[in-house]
Amino acid sequence: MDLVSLDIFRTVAEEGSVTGAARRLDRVQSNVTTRLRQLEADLGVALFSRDGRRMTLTHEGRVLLDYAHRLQSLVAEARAALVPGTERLRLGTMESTAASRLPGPLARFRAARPDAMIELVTGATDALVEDVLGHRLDCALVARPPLQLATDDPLPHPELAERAVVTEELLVVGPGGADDDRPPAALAVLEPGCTYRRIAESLLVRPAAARGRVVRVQQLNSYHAVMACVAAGTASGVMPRSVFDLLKAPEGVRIQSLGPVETVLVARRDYRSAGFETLAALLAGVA
Amino acid sequence: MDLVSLDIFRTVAEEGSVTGAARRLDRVQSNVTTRLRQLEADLGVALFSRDGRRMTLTHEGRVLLDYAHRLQSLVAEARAALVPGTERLRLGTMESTAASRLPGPLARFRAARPDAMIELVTGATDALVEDVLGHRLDCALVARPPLQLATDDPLPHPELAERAVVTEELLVVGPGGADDDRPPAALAVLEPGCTYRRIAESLLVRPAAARGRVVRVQQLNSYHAVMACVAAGTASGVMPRSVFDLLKAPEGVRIQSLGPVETVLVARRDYRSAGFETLAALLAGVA
DNA sequence: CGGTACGTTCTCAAAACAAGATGATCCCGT
DNA sequence: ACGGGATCATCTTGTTTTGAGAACGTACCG
Repeated sequence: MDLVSLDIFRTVAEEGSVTGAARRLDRVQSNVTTRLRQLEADLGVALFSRDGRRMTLTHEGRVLLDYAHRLQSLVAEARAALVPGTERLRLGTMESTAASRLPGPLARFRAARPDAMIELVTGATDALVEDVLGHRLDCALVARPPLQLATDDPLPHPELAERAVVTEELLVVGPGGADDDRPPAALAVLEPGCTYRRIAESLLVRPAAARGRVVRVQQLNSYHAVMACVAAGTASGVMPRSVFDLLKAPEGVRIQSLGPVETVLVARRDYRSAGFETLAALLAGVA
Repeated sequence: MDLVSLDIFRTVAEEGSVTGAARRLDRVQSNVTTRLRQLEADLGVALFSRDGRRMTLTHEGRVLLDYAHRLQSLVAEARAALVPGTERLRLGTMESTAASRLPGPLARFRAARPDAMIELVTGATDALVEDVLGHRLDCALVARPPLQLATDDPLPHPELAERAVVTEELLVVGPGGADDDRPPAALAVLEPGCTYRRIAESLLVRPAAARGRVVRVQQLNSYHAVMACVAAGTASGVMPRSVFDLLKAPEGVRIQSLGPVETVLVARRDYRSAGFETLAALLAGVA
């Protein structure tokens, strides 16, 4: 059982395919097959069940996969402890947090740990949580809806640990002009899987639909685009106040609060690293 | 950084010598040297400082040594989780505990975990603690003297976790006949490093010496031999009551209590394993 | 029923590795 | 001061391990 074999095994498990793993590993496919079989022979255990052409993990395979991840991260930690500049922290974040809250702490992190590399990825809550669970991210800043709002959110999750970072106030930003209190005719939001979008849909779109009124949902790629829509009067936008404060809002927009939404830093329960602790400490200090 | 290299590194670190490590690993010396240099080149860090012929760990070496141990035990844990019969628990114990308290729990352990192998080693407290710290034992049952007795005991130790198992009453067993209360003329004890011996010396020998009276200390190899000495009237023996109850004491011996001594199960703080938890639970149930 | 995608097996060349021989250095006792 | 003994580093050589490539078998799909 060497570390290379475990890495190959891990990749096959994630890809669910020898061929796919070979592509990702830049190895020839026959090699991946062989190393896998060697590993199984060494352990005396079948790691995959080959039903037809599908490769699915056996129970033992799932057990080993967990250890493979733990071993790999322990190796990475050892390297990081010995060789400065080796440490990297894969941080996922929502678009909104990246824009409003993150620049300060990131700059302070860079000052505190110039040797550690942060790899930043933005995405929706769902995708980020998925990536953390799949070991593709070390941690992520995501929104956690208020508990009483029973959405189908990925949080809390038994494998993840959460640390509160900041509480955002979620806003609906409506075009100026007609100042009624009725729900907007259209809602400009980001991608699906975004917690803010889910909250807005649950609080505005679904109740309206229940009363027979359809609220159109328009999907955009950035908060700038959302705000542009608002300016154009096309739709109301959904965003936290911290982002709203950042953008040049057109004259006379009306804002309505959807209540507080907590932003939390999530990571796998067993994940530890010096960089992560540093970042967590810096983020805890965000007002 | 592969696991084999780490094992070689670990052995060199423990032996303090490439040649010694080569002997222990059944490899030629040149091979050990080469793998070590490769590892250093791979990490870009000197792991040993070669002053003359002595190999001493650098700071980085000490850091890596810690990770090497953790990686190795994680690998062992993975193997144990996958292949039944792979798990082994290296347990050290004092002679006295092995005789009186251990047989029951060991039998129950064997019933609960027939696949796990316990490797039993007996020795004095000092040696056992040393072995646990040096990763040569996973855990050990040792005596922990009462706190107010400021002996130079190895416990408590910052790197070790302790779990209370049972409290023994330490006895001085004197030959029958002359029934005075004076300290005995000679004391039959086990090897140095034995906590019981240290306590007896601190409570009996040193105070007597302070009053100008010499108590001879005779070292023996087993409690049977100690009891034989007592029977012969040569010396008083030191042993916990549980051992005394086990041995056929000659008629008319006088016993005197030296007070309670706790027996604790010690292991390195970071040590975890299924077998260890099982054993610890079984030992906690010892009356 | 043939095409396609996939995993396995085999062969061969290249890379990694262990062993042995040799050399350099240091320590120690004479 | 000098030589023996022990140590670690380096070099060379034979062996083992590994990875690429091609052939083969097999399930799935239209």
